[in-house]
Amino acid sequence: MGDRTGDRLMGAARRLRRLLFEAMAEIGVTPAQGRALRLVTELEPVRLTALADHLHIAPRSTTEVVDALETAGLVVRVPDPHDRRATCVEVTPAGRVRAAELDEIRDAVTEDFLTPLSPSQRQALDGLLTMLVED
Amino acid sequence: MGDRTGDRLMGAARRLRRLLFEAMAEIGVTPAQGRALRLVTELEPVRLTALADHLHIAPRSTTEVVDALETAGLVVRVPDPHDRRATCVEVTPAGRVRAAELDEIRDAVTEDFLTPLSPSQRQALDGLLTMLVED
DNA sequence: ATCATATACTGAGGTTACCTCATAATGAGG
DNA sequence: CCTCATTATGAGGTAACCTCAGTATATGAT
Repeated sequence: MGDRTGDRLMGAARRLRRLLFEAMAEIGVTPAQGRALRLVTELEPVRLTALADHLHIAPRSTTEVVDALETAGLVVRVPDPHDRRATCVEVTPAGRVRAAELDEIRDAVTEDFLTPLSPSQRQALDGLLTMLVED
Repeated sequence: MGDRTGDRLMGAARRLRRLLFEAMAEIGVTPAQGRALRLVTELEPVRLTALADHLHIAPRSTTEVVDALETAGLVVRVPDPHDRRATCVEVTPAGRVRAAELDEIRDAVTEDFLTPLSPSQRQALDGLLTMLVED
């Protein structure tokens, strides 16, 4: 029976992912881009490799996400003053607006997704998940 | 702070997914194929559309997963005797062996993934996730 | 100063796991 | 019998990853 916990976890994540995807699609941002944008707003100026670390993805993949965000005018690449190999990523004003919108969307969708749980249950879930993620 | 629960959920699922992917790759099965194979062993003989419903994916996508499993010799398609439009999927002996191996792998990986949690915490997590998935 | 080695990013190309839309074959109801 | 729904699939596309190879730059050892 406990062997299904993994399935439930992935199933729940999948459903949330879909809800987020649909909600975010309306403002033209994918979930991966949304995560990256939020991290950039928190960490800017941030190097691509640092962003990759925080996103837990390969540096090469980060390049692509940043490409998309830059094309959308939400972030810009600027040369790192301390290391000419590196590029730093910064948020544009438009990016900041989008990030705020995304925060609202994420909150609303998450709230909706978590409605089956009472506040104390949500807190319990959050605690348990934090133990599993441990960042 | 509660707005991060969603991220943690997706992050945890992502990590588990990766662990499963790596462990399953050693016997040449992907997670999606593994889920499908297990369902087929539970439900056989099962129609593609029924499988799609249980997997929560589009029928067309199920065709692809079954293609892969059939190519690998783990399942076979047989015509539905009651409806000549439909095809039923059944497990082969080799598929049954694989399914058992996958169960072991999934158990081991999930066990490893859940080590940060005590038995009662795991049970709590499972209960909370079940409320969110609600099948 | 030089040279090997490591690091930062990106181009090229691949994979998984989905999706929609169109189509051929078949079933079911009026 | 004729229409409408349903089954599976071909064709083609997307998001989000990956590795490997290459170029530019930094860094540490000699």
